[in-house]
Amino acid sequence: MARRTTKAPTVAPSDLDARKATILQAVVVEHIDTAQPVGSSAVAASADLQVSPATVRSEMVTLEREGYLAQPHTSAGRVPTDKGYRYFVDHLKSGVLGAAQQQQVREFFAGVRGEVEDVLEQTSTLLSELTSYTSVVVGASHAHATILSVQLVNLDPRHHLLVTVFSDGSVVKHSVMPSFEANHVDVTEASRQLHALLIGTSLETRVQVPSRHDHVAALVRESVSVLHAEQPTMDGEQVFIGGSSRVAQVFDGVETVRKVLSILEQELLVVSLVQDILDQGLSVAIGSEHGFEPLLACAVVVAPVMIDGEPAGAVGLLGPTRMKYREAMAAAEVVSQHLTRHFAGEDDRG
Amino acid sequence: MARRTTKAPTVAPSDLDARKATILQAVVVEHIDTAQPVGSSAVAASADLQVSPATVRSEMVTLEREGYLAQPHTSAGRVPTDKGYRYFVDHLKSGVLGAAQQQQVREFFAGVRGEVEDVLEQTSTLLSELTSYTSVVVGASHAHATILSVQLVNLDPRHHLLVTVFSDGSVVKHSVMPSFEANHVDVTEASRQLHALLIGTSLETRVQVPSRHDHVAALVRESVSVLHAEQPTMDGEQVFIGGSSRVAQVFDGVETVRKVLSILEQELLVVSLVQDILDQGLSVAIGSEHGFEPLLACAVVVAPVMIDGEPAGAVGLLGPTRMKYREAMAAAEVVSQHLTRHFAGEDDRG
DNA sequence: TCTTGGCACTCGGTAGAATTGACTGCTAAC
DNA sequence: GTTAGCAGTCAATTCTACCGAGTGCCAAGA
Repeated sequence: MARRTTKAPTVAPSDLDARKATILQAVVVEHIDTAQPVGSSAVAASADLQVSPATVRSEMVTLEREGYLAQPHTSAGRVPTDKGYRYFVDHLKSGVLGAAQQQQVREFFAGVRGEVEDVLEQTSTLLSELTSYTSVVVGASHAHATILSVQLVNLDPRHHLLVTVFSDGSVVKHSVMPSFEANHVDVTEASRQLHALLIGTSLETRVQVPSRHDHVAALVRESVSVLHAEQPTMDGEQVFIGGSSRVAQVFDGVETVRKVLSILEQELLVVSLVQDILDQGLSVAIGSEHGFEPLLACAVVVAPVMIDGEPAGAVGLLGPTRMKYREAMAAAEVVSQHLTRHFAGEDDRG
Repeated sequence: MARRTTKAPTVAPSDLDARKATILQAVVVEHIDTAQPVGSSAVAASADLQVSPATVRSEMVTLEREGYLAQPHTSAGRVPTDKGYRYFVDHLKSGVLGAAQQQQVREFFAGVRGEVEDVLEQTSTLLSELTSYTSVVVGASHAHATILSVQLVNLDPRHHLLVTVFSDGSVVKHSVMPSFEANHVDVTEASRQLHALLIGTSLETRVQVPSRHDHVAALVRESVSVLHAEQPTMDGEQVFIGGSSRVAQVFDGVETVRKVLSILEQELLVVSLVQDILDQGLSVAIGSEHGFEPLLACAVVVAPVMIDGEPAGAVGLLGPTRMKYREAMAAAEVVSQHLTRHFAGEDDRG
């Protein structure tokens, strides 16, 4: 089957002949395992190719020239570059999760219940326990969901709460603080009009607001504007980060740890990071690939979560570039599928 | 005024004579500044007491015997113990915030708006920027708040959403998933009954639920039970943690960083930590004082936030035991006052 | 009785030298 | 194209000596 490769004299650009590929793979595997630069003899011993270290060396020179490997210093072994990891990941046959972990995931999803937010939050913990990396779970924005209920509640004469329930089960509140005092009757009437106006629409639908100058109309206008204002900030997204303490174990160098934590604090950044990767159609972004300078030392594994065939969030794992890709990808994959099924099941049955 | 102390031959237990106090203070100040053990000559030079290093040494021996100081090893200087820091903090005249920081706080509270949650979240960021420590902001539970509105929304025949609005402006949702299919009419009627039943009550109020066997009554029962179930888990509390990346700067030792982050991940733990400290009537807990083994290396500064004279949350700062107590306490103090005023203002005026 | 200078001692930290050993690149032979 | 052999490189380790900050103790002085 694979014998073919030896017959092809010229290989496609950015593709390696069988032996180079084997060597590269051996370096990556070894380095992921030991975190040390790996030398020619280690490769010659580990890989099943029957060649001497000297041969491996000369191949490694080529691999280094082509950018797959790098040398920390002259008398050290080789370390994979981002490009090397990329090749490794692209040619990775998808692995499966260990039996114990499979079991853990099954039990989790069998037992989990509660609000969507709680499920997502617990899922992020699960993912990070599964892999010992930091996990990211991004919930869908409700931009497309339709409004099931909207209600204006009087807190005090100048402070009202607009409570909106969406078809995806999310509930959001917005303060409405008009410049005039509104009495109970006005608020109730505004609430009724908002109901008539907004039920069944989504945040993307433009609605016709009353232009009258009375208090009720003003309340309605302000409510609608405050509700629709939310969209551009992408604020509807929810992010849950699990196992951020893993950052301290998995990266070395205080400064790296600080940078990564600092990024994780900015949840909007994390969302856009995950979104970017998905938009590029990738499932892994390594080092420089995601363009976040502070995350140069990181690799990010993502898997989308679907609801009704629509992308509706994602799960991700963040680790060092020398992370255990196969395990991480398998975990993300499995959890995202379970999550997809979980939400599908919740919609279909009771 | 303070001359008195020299006249008292025997001092109260755990109280130090003036010179020992000065020396202890000098050691604490110096060590907070340099992170190094401080020696007798440094103390003799810095403090304004006109004695030789030898005298300081003999005093330090006493201070060590009494547990205020410790020696990392024989030929090193002294380092304050938790007890030493405690004495220092107890005898600290409260400082004031720097002008620039005062200004920053004022500007923040002048400009901040939005939902309570957003304000608290941003406050936690502010606090951590102010001090370069990790901050904790705990929002009040709405256990005492009364219910302003309650509504059951039909998501699908077996899944309904109970949306409750409290007088403190918080909104919570709970899934109600009965074992039978409920039609729209039933849900609407149940919603109406819940409204009649719960408006004006707080979560502490026991209410009389209908015992009939029809769908509506079942919905009402389940809704009430799911709503009241929330209380014991103390789930109403909200925690916002700001600047967790500071942990990596401020502590040394990966393991310490990991432990601290790991605690911060467990938000319930953080709430109870802050609560414990407040309950003890403290504003600072140092090292072993809070009884959280993983936080042995930490000191926590807290300040309560009041609404209507009732404790309604707290702000806190978490740093190393050698943290800058005066600055941290001043920051927590000022921010908690502003926060108190902010919420008072929001309730009183528009 | 308290304070102080003097002194011997301890011990962590540092700087330098020597050594090790894990690599490499090169070359010449197969 | 492959390989053994060999000289060379360089980080990491170990060892040594040493420095110096800091101590405890003591005996003399106020």
